[in-house]
Amino acid sequence: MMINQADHHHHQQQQQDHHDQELLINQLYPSLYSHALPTSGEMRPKRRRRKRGGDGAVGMMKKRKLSEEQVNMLEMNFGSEHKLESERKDKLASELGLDSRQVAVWFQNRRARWKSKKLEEEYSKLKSAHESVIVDKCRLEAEVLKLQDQLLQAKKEIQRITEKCSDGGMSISSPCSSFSMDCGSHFLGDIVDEQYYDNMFSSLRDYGYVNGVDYWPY
Amino acid sequence: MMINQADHHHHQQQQQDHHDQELLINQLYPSLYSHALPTSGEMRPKRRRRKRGGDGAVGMMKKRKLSEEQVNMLEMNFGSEHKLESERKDKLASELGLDSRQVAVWFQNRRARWKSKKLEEEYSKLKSAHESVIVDKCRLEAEVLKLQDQLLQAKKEIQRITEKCSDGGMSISSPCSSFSMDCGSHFLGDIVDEQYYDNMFSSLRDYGYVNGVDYWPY
DNA sequence: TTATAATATAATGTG
DNA sequence: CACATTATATTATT
Repeated sequence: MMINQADHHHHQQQQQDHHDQELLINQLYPSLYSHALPTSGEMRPKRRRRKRGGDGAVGMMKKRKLSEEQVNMLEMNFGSEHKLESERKDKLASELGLDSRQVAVWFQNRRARWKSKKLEEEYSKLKSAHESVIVDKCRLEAEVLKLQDQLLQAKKEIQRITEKCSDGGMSISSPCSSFSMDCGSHFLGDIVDEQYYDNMFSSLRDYGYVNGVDYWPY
Repeated sequence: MMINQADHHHHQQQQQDHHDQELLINQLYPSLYSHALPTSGEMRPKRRRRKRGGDGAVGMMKKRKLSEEQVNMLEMNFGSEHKLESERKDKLASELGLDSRQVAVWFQNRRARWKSKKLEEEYSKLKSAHESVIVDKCRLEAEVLKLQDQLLQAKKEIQRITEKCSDGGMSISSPCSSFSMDCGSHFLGDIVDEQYYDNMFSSLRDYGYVNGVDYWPY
């Protein structure tokens, strides 16, 4: 039964061994994992697996697990407040028949769990948002290209018309004051700078952005 | 020492009680948390409280923590392969003086840790990518507005010029075939559909996208 | 010094 | 084994 480092010849039995250890410990220190099942939900009709020996024989399974009612109560309290003032802690502990240390630990673990669950949620939200924005970006890029082309055509048109009716009356009236006539280079000189222009059409890059390095986050 | 539901009068001592329990358990099952402290870092100079009994007396520190060397070895193995074939497991266990179950458990926990660490990393990558794309989107929206305005001005210009030199020569040559003259409504009819046009300028919405619900992920 | 929040990690339990 | 849960230990904070 001893699990020593010289003693590795029982791989199929290790779980068993631990179970036995626990049973023994519980016999010697029956209050170690007390819980005492004050509530009803313990003698479940749904008998959990009783891999041999079972609960009745040695007396008292270890009961690491909290009862459903205990958990419900804890969840209620966690729902209303994630922090646990020691007053509330003691109250809960005696109501549930738990060690107040267990209550504290439960809350600590619950906060940790909450944090990682939240992270997962945020991740999937963010992912949807990201994908959606990427779609928008692609559309906008297409839109920009299209508008640029239309503008180019318009300018050519203007040039053509202007040349065609080449009278001296090139006097353009007021609303066109800020309209530039250089069709060749960037039309977007005033809002957009050079560097931006280089990076603007890059949606395709972003698609594989998250699938980069990983595999050994150490 | 009894921690029962009838017994809540020792909140200040519970930690101590647990400590004692561990010491006793180690006496009874000295190999349970063996480890044999092969490395240096175990005898912390910072002795924790030893209100009686203390650690030295019984022999064997409680220390269920794995030694640094054991962890290093495990990490090495984890690095080369996250899964653990039982052959490797046994080999590792005997090399490290650990129960082979402990090795298995370590790998299971390590995989879980790895998974959540990876999630965190992916999240922050995705977040940066998202923010960056949002910036792009804003720029593109501005760009689209600007181009639309320029195009509008160009069309007005064309109209003006056309009216000004109102000869019969409205013959527009080839390159302008697809150029539509309707300045009022959407310029973007062919690539973009109505619904898209409604949703296109929505960058500001996306900023608060991830900070929505949370607070009770139940 | 004490208590506790946050975190890491070990161990257990279940499917 | 994955995954969730319970527990222990350490560190930082107050």
